Amino acid sequence: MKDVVTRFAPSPTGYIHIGNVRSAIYPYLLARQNNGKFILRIEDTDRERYVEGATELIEDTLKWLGLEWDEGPIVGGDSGPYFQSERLEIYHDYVRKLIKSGRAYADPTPPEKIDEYRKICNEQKKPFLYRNFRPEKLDFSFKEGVPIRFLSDPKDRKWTDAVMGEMAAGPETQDDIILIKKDGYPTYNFAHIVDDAEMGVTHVMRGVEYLSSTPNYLALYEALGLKAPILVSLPHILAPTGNKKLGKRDGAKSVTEYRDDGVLAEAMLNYLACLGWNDGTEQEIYTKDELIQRFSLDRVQNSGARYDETKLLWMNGQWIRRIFDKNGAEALYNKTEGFWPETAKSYSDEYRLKVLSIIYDRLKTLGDLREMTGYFFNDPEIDTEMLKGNKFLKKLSEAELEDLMKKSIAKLSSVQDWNEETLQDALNLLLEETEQKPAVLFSLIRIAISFAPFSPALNLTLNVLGRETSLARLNAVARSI
RNA sequence: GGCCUCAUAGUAUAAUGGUUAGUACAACGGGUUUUCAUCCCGUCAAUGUGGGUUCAAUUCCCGCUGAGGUCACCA
Repeated sequence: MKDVVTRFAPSPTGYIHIGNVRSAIYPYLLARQNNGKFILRIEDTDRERYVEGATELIEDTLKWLGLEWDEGPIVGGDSGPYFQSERLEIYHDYVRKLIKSGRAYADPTPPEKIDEYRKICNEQKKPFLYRNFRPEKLDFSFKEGVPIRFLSDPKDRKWTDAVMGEMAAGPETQDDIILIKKDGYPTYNFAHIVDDAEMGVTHVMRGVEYLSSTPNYLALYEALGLKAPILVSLPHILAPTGNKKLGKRDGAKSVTEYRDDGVLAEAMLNYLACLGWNDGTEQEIYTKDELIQRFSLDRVQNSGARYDETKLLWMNGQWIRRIFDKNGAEALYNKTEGFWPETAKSYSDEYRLKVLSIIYDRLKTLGDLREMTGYFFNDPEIDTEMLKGNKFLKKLSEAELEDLMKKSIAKLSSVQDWNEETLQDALNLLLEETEQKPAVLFSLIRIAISFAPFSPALNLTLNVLGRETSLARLNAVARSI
């Protein structure tokens, strides 16, 4: 495919959440796959819903996911401006053309009157079409303060949707929609058509909710003498419960909130891209480059897909391990800043890297570091209940417990060259000498040095903690039981 | 209410006329010298419903049911 131009065109009314970020991902993938252009356009024509700072939030989200845009805010481009509020002249020019050709008219009918018409139709259980109520004498002029309506040309329309397939709609689906609002700003219905044409957009991807308005858009393209772009309807992402699309009202978290919780951009992109799309193979983990290579519109699912955070978290764990194993411990470590417990601050990068290296395969998110690594950075509070109540240790008498502690301390103290192997050897020897089961002996030492519900393999934990700290903790515990 | 869309296990999906309906997440069970995880093995689990077409239907057609969307001077 040549000269693919796609766009993501959000309105700055808040953050980007899981439910709507896919309409940025797919256009991005398609553009990259075809060496095309990906445009970011801000649709800020509703001045009442405008939220300060929302544009930055959107940019932030896109950057984090690695969806760099070729034209748009910050980077600029040849077909700017990229804020609709700065393109008013363009819309007015287009609407003047329509007025000139008798396809748009100024409509002074007050909203209250329109509501009345609508009410009548509703009572008669008939669909409301404004064109059945439009003024007898049409005013073909462009004035400030008066909404401009499209003079519709209702008829049977057919089109192809790249995801939904062959579509058809009758005249009842088309109406005299508002093009320019009273305040001089265009409606979405009009503005996006003008902009997509002006910016050379070849694929318009958006949620399925726009499917019903497509006949109106087709009529507009026709009246404007424009060739309609390829239309792509993206099915909704459903909330975890119920059957509604995922939205902020369902508590849909912002994409960046996941970043702050320690979800990797790689995992987020991977999960979202594969929610409602697959390449027909059984592959689950895709890099961004693989997604760019494999993505295809005809394999986008045409029914809604439920958002499943559990699977996202699973995928994040996969990515954490993949980055560590393939790119190295440092590659993963570089992503962990800000996720360590407060107490980790005074420790060196080397030490934290060692901790990460033995605990990374237990992480679902980087945020887990905070909960899971505390005992590496400061001495845990001694909790004799936890020790004595342990399911393996509660069978032992106090005397046996004390004896085991003593022997453990003695054995570990005798380790000359403190490392993973020597520690494992010592532990194995201790096992033989005490004739204890690993479940008992290891639980004792493990709990005594960590007082945590779980920790990495014992020899690894002891090794990272170091000789001094390990023995000090064991001695402290021995004294208090 | 009109119009439109959708329908495979709990979830995400594979299989577009012929398979014991595959895979992954979840759940459950087991294994890897403690724990929690990783990893490995296994178990459970699906074509909404009724008609057609066909030798054969998850797949094609129609009805039904269910779910969703839309009918704004919001996008």
